[in-house]
Amino acid sequence: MTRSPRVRRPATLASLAAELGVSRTTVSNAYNRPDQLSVQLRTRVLETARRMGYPGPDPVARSLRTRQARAVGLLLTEELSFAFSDPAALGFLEGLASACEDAGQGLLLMPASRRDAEHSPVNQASVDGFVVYSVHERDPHLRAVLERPLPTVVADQPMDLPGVDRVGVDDRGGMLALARHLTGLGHRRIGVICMRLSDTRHDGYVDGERLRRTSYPVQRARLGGLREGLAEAGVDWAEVPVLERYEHSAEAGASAAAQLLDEHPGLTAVACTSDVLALGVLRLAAERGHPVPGKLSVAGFDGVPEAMRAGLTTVRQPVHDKGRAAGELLLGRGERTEPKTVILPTELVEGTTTAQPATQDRWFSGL
Amino acid sequence: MTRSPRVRRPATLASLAAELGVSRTTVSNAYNRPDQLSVQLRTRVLETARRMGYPGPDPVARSLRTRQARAVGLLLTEELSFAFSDPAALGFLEGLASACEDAGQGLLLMPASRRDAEHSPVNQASVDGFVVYSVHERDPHLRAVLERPLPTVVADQPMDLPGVDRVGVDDRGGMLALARHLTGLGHRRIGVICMRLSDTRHDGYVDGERLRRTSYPVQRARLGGLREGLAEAGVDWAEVPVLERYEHSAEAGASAAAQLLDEHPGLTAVACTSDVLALGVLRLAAERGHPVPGKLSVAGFDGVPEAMRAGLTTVRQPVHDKGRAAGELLLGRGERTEPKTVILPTELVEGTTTAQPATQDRWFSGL
DNA sequence: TTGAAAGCGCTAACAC
DNA sequence: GTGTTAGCGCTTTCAA
Repeated sequence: MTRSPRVRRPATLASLAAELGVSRTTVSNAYNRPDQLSVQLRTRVLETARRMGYPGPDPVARSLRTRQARAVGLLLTEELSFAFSDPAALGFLEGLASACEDAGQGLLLMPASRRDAEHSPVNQASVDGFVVYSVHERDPHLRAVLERPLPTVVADQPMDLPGVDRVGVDDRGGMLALARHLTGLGHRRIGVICMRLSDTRHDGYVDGERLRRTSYPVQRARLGGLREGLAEAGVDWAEVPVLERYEHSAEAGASAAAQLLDEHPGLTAVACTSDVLALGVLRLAAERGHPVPGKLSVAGFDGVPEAMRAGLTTVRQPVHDKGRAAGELLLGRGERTEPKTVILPTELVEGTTTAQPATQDRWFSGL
Repeated sequence: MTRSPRVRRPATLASLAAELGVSRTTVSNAYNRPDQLSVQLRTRVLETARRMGYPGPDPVARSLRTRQARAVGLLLTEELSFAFSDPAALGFLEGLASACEDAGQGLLLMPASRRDAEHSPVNQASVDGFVVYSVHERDPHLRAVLERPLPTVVADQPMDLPGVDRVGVDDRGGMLALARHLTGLGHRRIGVICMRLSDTRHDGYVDGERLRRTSYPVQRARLGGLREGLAEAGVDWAEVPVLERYEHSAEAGASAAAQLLDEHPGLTAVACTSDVLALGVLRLAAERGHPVPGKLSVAGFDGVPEAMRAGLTTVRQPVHDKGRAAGELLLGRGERTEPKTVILPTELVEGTTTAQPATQDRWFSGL
């Protein structure tokens, strides 16, 4: 396998045309409209191209002319590495990638660092549209996306962006089902661990005000569903400790669980707004020799592979389909002008980490 | 948050300049060289831009002019979804993404479907360089990459591409250490499961000829290391059953293990050229009630998270660093003209899945 | 079937 | 500190 040295673009369409003694149109047609020339002329063009080391029309120049980049830009929260460490984000990415693949489009991962939002990479991205995955509503890169005159699809959040398509899941309904599951088992003293509610760090309890004001509506929806389900069983939300963690990791979940159990020793169940957090709770319970579900029931949200393997009771959301739907929404949007919203269903998965509370607790709560 | 309707590019740098009564250069400078204008003029430009809905210089046009796309193209084997199901590929991707992020470059995932290699997406990609991750040496998309006059870094394979940088790991050394570990424990009857050795499906035993001819040199290196280590202990490679699987999955590993154990009941250990395959072996052993490592020792290669969690004895390769190195090699290559090769070390990790063979076997092998 | 002309939107020299 | 000139490499009418 031989190759030319790495010099700057050795030949252009124009130089090829000159060499061949034909017009640039003809060379262009040889690549883009084979039916517009005789077979033999086309062959001659292509062969000369090979001989001169002409790699075909320059994609950037073509994009400028055709106004198509054949790629989709993806904006993710914070560090790119986040996408690869969060299994739910990963599932989304995989689904989106497969939709792009089917449409012959590339997928451009944009570096959305926190600093330097002034020249956002969004403004450098040669793409035909954007997918925005679950960012803060005031994210500066989101701003930049919305200012570019390109179609955009938001996954999860923010919600209610005027004129923008969105794909999400039934967060509220899923958590409602989970709440009913827990109260149905007899739990009344339930602790909650949730993900960040603001883009500034806050690791601590959440009051009604903070929940109302959060700029992460997915968390609000999940907690809202929980609240509604608990209320149905007569559990007063004001009595439910809700602990927030800024970091989204099993470690954060474990630390929150430690705090929750120390400060509320009577809890019989802990519900988390993500599986990653719930896995941390399981880990802490194991460390403390706290039997699950014997002494403590634990539940999560997402249905990520590791949680399923661990038998976690959780609310499964179709992350892969969500990614596909985002891609299809973006790429399949004929001349549609109305924004579209797609909400995918969620499903309660009863695992082995929830059960009736220990007897004394059930007595205590009046069963 | 208001936004303009999704019409085609409403304003251009030229129209803005006309509106302002200044030259295009001035507007361009307002964005790219703030120090070249007075603060007040710049402010006026930017404000007018906002008013007219001008989103800043078009990235494609800028790329054409500056000859920079600020993005790196990534070519992966087959379906994109492969990258997301293979944990080693995922680790690589994460490392590469972080290197791109640090350099302010986007990462373009290219859809490398098998069909339609004629108009490879590689020819449509607006990028400054390519990273090629572990593909077949005759991959048509690789061909297309090499024809474009852009810097390229290959990860793992193919090896020996003239003029192309490469980053890899010490595959041979890692497997050599693993072989010594196994023979040191007393194993003499060892079965091997490896990944595909050709791009056409072959699920079956591997003879010397097939191994020599493989177009996947990473597999050759790993198996070569194994062979060398076994030879040191007097184990004749011709007596070692090597079973190949086309698919790379735990299921494939399990099916290979079943075949191996059925057809070679005397085996005391199975070494795999990847952790994913080895995890399948563990699963099969569990299904059959075959104690590991009591009755069968199992080892892998890669050191992926799930394998580490399972306590698998394996050869850890620094996948994340490999990805970072690929990115840095591509992005940090000043005026370098000599191709560079980076080989990262591997490390034997003794887990809980290897031990001395059962007594009778040790007697048998002469210890 | 082929060619001439026009421009996609921008930036880099260089002059003023 | 600002403007003029000259393309970057390509595709696309439209006419021959």
